[in-house]
Amino acid sequence: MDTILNKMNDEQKKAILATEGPIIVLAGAGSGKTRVLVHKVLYLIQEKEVSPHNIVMLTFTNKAAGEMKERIMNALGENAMRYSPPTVGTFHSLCAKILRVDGDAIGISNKYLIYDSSDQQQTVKDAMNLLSIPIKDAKPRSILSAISQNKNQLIDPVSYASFARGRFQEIVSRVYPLYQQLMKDRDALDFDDLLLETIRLFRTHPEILKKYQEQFQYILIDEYQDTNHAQYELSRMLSEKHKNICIVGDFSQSIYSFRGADFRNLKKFQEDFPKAQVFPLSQNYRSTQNILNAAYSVISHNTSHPVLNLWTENPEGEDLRILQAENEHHEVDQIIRLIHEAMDKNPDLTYADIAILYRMNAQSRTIEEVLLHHGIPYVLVGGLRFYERKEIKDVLSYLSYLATQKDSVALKRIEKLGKKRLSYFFEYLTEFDERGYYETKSTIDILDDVLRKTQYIEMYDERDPEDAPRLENIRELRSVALEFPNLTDFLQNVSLVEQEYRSDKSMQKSSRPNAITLMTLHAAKGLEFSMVFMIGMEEGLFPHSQALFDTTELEEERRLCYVGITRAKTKLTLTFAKRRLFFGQRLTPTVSRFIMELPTRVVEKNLKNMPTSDPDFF
DNA sequence: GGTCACACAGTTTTT
DNA sequence: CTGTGTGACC
Repeated sequence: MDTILNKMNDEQKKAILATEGPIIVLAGAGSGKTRVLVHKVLYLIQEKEVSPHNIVMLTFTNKAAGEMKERIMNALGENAMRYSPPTVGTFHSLCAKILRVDGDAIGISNKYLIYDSSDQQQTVKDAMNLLSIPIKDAKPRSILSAISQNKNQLIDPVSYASFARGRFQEIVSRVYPLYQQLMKDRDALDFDDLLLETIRLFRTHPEILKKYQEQFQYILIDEYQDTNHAQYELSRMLSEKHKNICIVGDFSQSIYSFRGADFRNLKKFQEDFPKAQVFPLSQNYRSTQNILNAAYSVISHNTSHPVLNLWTENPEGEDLRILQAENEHHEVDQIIRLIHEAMDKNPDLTYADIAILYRMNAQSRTIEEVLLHHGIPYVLVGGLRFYERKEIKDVLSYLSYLATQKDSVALKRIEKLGKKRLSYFFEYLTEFDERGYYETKSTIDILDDVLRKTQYIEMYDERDPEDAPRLENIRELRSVALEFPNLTDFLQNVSLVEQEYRSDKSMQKSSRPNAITLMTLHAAKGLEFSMVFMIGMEEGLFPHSQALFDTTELEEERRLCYVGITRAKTKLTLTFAKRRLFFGQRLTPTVSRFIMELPTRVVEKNLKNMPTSDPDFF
């Protein structure tokens, strides 16, 4: 342990050695946050002799959880066998497990299904139908997002109705209770419910809360700035007894408020625990000083939250580059030119060291076109997720309906797959019930039965280039099914941990293919690349048009910009176009304010090189 | 029950 | 420009 601690800087050591009571770690970008968290757990286990059973670490994504767990187990090395692993997961996965075990106390069947957003939307539509509210009066998506916001704020349908004002809110107040009723009828919980129902369970059954409080003597929470109110409440409840709670976060990297995250939870924590110890991690190991200066210069324009001033022992590095393009194609052309220039100068630089970041997925199309045209390899991160694919949803619908026979969203889907298939499916359903397959057959056998009986596979042709990947996905689903012999186990896990299957696979293969990474700024959080391009730095695109007149949203965009800048290790280029095709329209945007917020020297130096044909541009 | 044409809207996204 | 969703028609 000593040797591990020796590799840490003073800030990190202090943060690791403090184990008792409430602790706040303000971890700047690239400050070794994951290392600190991992070693804190190791320190608790090895030095403080805390049983891993009594430790819980909560992360923002399953991917992060998997990474943490792996690093902890690896570090324990041969001793790992002596310990049962600590609980590491997301708030949602922890709550899902708690409800599976103890949910029946508040009337939640232990076979409950987890609805994803398309299932949720269908349920909202069903509710609107039953209430005879036409879809043109209110978009189901908007209603769903209002419901979700309420749930995040722990506002139930009854209290919402008491203050709902105006046409839209009035509609929501009618749909919300029915939506909840339909969910209950269908034995389904949405992602928000997982948190909400756990809170309800804890509030109504103190003895169950006590059980978990006693188990989780040490609580560590990552990405605290991205917690919503329900998660804040859960962490408060769980830590109430032992008060050994360590939260890690960075105000400047809060970029998920649009789905309920509230960085003020970080402040609230300080108010709840005025005696909390605070450990800032301000030494950065990733970027050049120039990049950090740029990041600081931009984020300093935010006034609603504190900002860490990062420093590094890394060299000052080269200046940032700002590139003006004629249009969106020219933008990518110039990027390619810069990439090849840099690669000529530095033979060690490969495509895998390079990322192109953008604000919206719609922007990826042009980049792909140009890269394809030049024959440059790339990987696109994001897009349709495994679980959202048609063939996967179809097959899972069959299984969901078999499991509870209450999932009418699934049934609707099954009906759409054809009458013949439907009757074959019902034949199997009868057999399934009569012979008690739920108890006797494993997931994979049931899955194969269904595929065979319904002739689902016959919908696709292996030789058709569009169908082949679908068949491949179904095979992939089969391999997941092998891991979870219990059907309910499988269904609950497949929706919760789906992310891991995709990204792990694509990331593991050769740890990273020799290709440029294309992704949104959001998706880039937590990653790093030697050479980073932030494209489309234009008012209305980034910051996004909907954020231009709202200070709160503008500050969030600025944090997103901060996240983007701090992904770069040595080379950072920001680009914008004078003209851009946007939803079929030619726009003449103005340069993003974030460019103007870079250090004066960077702006002046770059602007000097710009053509002056267009003096009004800035 | 399936296909085609037209209207329409259009961030970010994990759980 | 594109993907989605609806309504008409076979």
